[in-house]
This record gives sequence, structure tokens and C-alpha cells, in this order.
Amino acid sequence: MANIKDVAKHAGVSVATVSRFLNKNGYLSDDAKENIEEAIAALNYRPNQVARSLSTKQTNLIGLIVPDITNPFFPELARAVEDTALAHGYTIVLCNSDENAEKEELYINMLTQKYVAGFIVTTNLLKAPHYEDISVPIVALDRAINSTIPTVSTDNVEGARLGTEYLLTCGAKNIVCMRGPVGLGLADDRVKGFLQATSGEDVETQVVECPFSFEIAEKITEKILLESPEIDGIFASSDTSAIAALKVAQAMGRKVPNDLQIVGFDGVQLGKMVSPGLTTVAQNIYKMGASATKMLIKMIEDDSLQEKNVTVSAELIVRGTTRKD
Amino acid sequence: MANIKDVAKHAGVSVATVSRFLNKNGYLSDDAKENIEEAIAALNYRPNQVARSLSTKQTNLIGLIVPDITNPFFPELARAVEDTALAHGYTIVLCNSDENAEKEELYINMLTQKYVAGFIVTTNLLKAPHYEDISVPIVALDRAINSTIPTVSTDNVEGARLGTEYLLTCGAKNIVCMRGPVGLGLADDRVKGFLQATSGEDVETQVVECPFSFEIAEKITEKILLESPEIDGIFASSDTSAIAALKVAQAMGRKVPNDLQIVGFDGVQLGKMVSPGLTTVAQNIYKMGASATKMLIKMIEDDSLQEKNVTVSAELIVRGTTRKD
DNA sequence: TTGAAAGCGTTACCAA
DNA sequence: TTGGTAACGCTTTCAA
Repeated sequence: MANIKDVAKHAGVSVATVSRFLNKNGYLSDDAKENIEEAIAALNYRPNQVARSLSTKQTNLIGLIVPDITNPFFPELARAVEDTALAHGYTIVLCNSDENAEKEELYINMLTQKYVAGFIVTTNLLKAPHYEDISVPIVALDRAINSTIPTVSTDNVEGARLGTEYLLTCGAKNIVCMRGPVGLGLADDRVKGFLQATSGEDVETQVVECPFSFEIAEKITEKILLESPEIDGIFASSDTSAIAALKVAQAMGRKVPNDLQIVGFDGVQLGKMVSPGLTTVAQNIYKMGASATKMLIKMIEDDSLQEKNVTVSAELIVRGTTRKD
Repeated sequence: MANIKDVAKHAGVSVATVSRFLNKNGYLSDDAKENIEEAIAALNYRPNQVARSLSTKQTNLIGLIVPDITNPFFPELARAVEDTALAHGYTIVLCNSDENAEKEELYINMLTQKYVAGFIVTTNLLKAPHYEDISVPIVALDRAINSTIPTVSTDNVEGARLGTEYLLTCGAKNIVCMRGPVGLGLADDRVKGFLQATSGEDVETQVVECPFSFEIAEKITEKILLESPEIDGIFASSDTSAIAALKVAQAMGRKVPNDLQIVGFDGVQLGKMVSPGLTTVAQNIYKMGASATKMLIKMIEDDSLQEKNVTVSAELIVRGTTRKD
């Protein structure tokens, strides 16, 4: 592969001039410009990014840290991040952390050694020490705000209130809230919204904890439905648990939405594939990913940022697991 | 951040010696070793990968090109690739190609300029010119074999035969095969398997083309079911279309599996979330991703490869969309 | 407007 | 066993 020296020689100018041309900075005569353009074309020259990085201490690599790309929420997010990054000339490195601090740290170290330009992170370990001394920009997505790290997230309280109120409107009188892990900020917020919506209303409620795992959610739903057959509404803190609940309920012979109504949270594609389609509080996943990426790139390139925290609003999508008379 | 020079100074040796230590090649006295270890610890030194790459013309970056990470098949694959890569010290760059030759080419160029170590590719554009002159190792996954490029894939003919035969065993007499795009190797193979299983049997069959898109599959299923209400079995060429078919059938009041039985292909997680659970010909997605990655790494590091084509066998998973009396 | 040359942090060859 | 040093391909300062 041709290098900058070859181009310089071919164009009859110095390496420095070619470099200036490449980076569009510094002065350049039209003559030189033309010769260089021709040389580049003739030699099919492409700048060596590694050499460039070594010199500038910068790459166009963005590390995307997610718990598990296999969880239906993250592919949609990753897609948005990737699209946006590509449009700005950045490239993303996929890191599955399994919410495991050591893996996160390992990745952060590996990428730091590569002069990664920045990180987009979805984790609830954001206060962990390994995030303290990262020297490149970070944007947090979806989870836990650490006061110093810019974050984009959904208004979870508001969203949960919205979803729960709709369940109420549909006549549910005996509602269980399948909440996410205690201590996980977004899960706590969703419970808060649920509680706000139900307090003072003429309904029975209960809250049970349920991780974002399909299998476990199935078990928990079965237990609930067995113990409290009077349940006629479920507000689930994630689409995954909502869909698990739907499946179990149907297997137990409950008619959804006639006997039992279900509202999920997330707005994952999966929600429209099950039947009946899942009514859910949809986060604007694509927008979240895109915003986070734009923010990060701004930080990388400008080192400035207007608003450190952006919240994207959630929207109720009504499908078949609820019925309004 | 400390560099190799600092370490050398601290350890009282030359940079060359430190380099030898780092790469575990060349001779080294125990004395030197000790001093260097101490220096590294003291300075918290981490080698600069960019400088290293510039010198060696090698990175530990692997480009993973998939059509769309949002398609449920690919997150599982990506996970396997990432796990395996990480275990070997490699890092993966995610590229969504949308099956678009220009995007693929763009990515290939961007990564080539970074000294990417190799590519794992899922595409049906493998014969496209931009794959001709790639200088780094490539492994193709799941799709189209180009004679020169090592490939890991499922035995699609065999898998489809397996699935179709099971449908027959379950008593389906009037079967439609929702095949994937014509010309796409794996889709053609699956039809072949379907045809093998049904030929000579006492069943009515028809084959309709259907892309791997949920929405379109819904439309097509509706049309089929309306036009041919006598259909009592569907063999779908992907889980996505199978699940679309399931949803539509249920919406049209067909009882699955009583009136209509469905078998999918892929073995995506989604299959166990719908109800009834989807009977499907499961590819061992994780194994495919892991094998491809191991093969690629072998090519990168040894430049040798025993078997250029590995095929992973598919397995029938029986769930609720079929009934055996 | 241009070019020489000193880095950037490693590796690897060659001598010692 | 060790160290000096050229080389990897680019950027950037400084002088011309």
C-alpha cells in the first residue's frame, strides 16, 4: 500500500504538504493541491489510521458497553449508535459486560490502550472506581446518573405513570407491578410511577421484584397468578417480563386481555410479534442511542456540551393486551 | 501515561530489553526480568497498542459484518463471536451492512486502514468485488460459500428435511413452505430439504417466497390463509416468518396447533417467548459464531487452517406449534 | 506557501 | 544477554 511519502514523491511536493492537504489545514497552492489529488488517485492512497492515531493520540473508535446484546433492548440501541457513529466517521467496538465490573474494566483498559475516542455505557456500575479515572469522554445511557457523567435516559417515572394509568382506565382493579431489580435506578423510578398512579385510586396493588430475565419472570408470574387468582392487571417493568407473563397466563388458561390485562415497558420490537400484541410504554430507543452518540461525538470533537442530561419521553403504544370498552 | 522508555529507565535497562520482556521473545536475564516487572508495576505501565500496531502492522481488532443486528438471529451470533474473541484477546467492531455493498465496502476500507486483523462476514454479497482484494483473513458465516473463503454454516438441506418430516409425522396434509429470498443460498437449500421431504408423500404442497421481515411475512401469511384455507401446516424458512405466521393465524381465528401447525427455522430465543412456543429447526447459533471466530483467529495467528468448511448440524426443537398424537 | 525534521511508542535487526 | 537505532506512517512546529 502506498504511503504518504509515495504520494509526496509522485506529486513532487513534501510529505508535510500532503499532510496539510489531507487534513485541510494550513496553506496550499492550487498547483500543489492538484498534483496531490492526482497522485492520490494514481496510487489509490488511503491514509494509515494507525500512524495517524499514534501521532494525534486519537482514534475514531467508540466503545459501546452493554450488559448483553442478546437482551432485546440492546440491539435496537446498538443499531442507533452504530448508524449515528458511522455517519460521523466513527466506528463502534461492541462490549458485552454482563454487568460485571471486571469485564468492564478489562474492556476499558483494552480500549484505552488503543486510544479509543470515547465510551457509551449502559451499566449500573457507573460509580465503580474504574469509571473515575477514564481520560476520554463518556456518555451514560438508560441507567444511573453519576452527577459528572452526561446521561440520556427516559423519564421512567412519567412513563410508568402513563402505563399504569392506562391500565386503570381499562378497568383493572387488582394490579400487580412486576418491578425490576431493587436498587437499579430505572427500576426504582418505574415503581415510583406505578405507585403515583395507583395511590388514592380504588384498586388493590402489590409489587413483586422480578429481574429482566424471561425464564425467571415466567416462574414469578406463575407463582403470582396461582397465589392471587384475582389479579386482573399486570404492569411489568420491562417488555421481557411482560411477555413472559403473557405466555404463562395464556398457558394457565387466562384470557388476555379479557381476564387479565398486561402493560409492558420498553417498546421492544418483540412486543408486536406476540399475540395479542403487547401494550407497552415505549422508550424511543433509537432516539436515545442516536442522541447519546451525538453527545459523545460533540464531547470528543468540541470538548463542550450544552446540556449534560437529556431525557427522552416515553410513549404509550396500545396493542392487544389491554382492552378499552 | 508511562511509556516503554520510562520503564526502561526505571528498570535500568534498554527499551529493547523491555520490549523483549513484553513480547516474551529473545533472551532475558532473571535480573532484568525482575527489574522490569517491578518498574511496570511501579509505573502502572500499559503498552500502547497503537504504537505496537504501527510497528507490527497488526491489531487485535476483528470486523464483524452483519446485515442488521436488529434481526434476532444476529445478536446471538454477535454474542458468541464477542465472547470467543475476548477470550483470545481480540475485540470486535460491529458493522451493520444492510446487505448493502457500498456500506460493506466502506467498512472494509475503514477497517483496513486500521490494520484490522480479520473479518467475520454474514452477507450474500460475498462474490462482490470488494471481497476479492482483501489482504486479511475472512471467514464467512451462515451464508454463501465462495470457494476460496472458509465458511461455517448449518446443513440447511438436512435441517429443512428434518423439520418438514416432523410436520408430516404430525399429520399435516396441506403444507405451504414460506421460503426465503430466491437466490439466497441458504434459502434455496431449505426449500430443497422441504421438497425432498415432501416428494412422494401423500400431501399437497406449495412454496411461496417471503423475505426475512416480520411485517411482510404477516401480509403474505394472511394472503395464503385467505386463499387456501385448507392449509394445515406451514414450514417457514425462518423463525421470524414462522412467528409472523403464528400471529396472523391466531388473529384469523385459526387454532395453532389444532387447525394449523407451524415449524420455523433458526432457533432464535424469540421462539420460546411466543405462545404456543415455536417448534423449530434450531441452528446452533452460538456454536457457529464461536467456531467462525476460532477459525479466523487461527488464520490470523497461524496462517493455516485444517478444514476450510465446517457445517454445524441443526436440531429439531419441539414446542407447541405442532402436535403429535 | 513550502519543506526539514522531530516526535508519537513500539518492534526488531544487528553489533557488541 | 543486552543495547543502539532504524523503521513503522503520519502530524506539526519552525524556519525559510
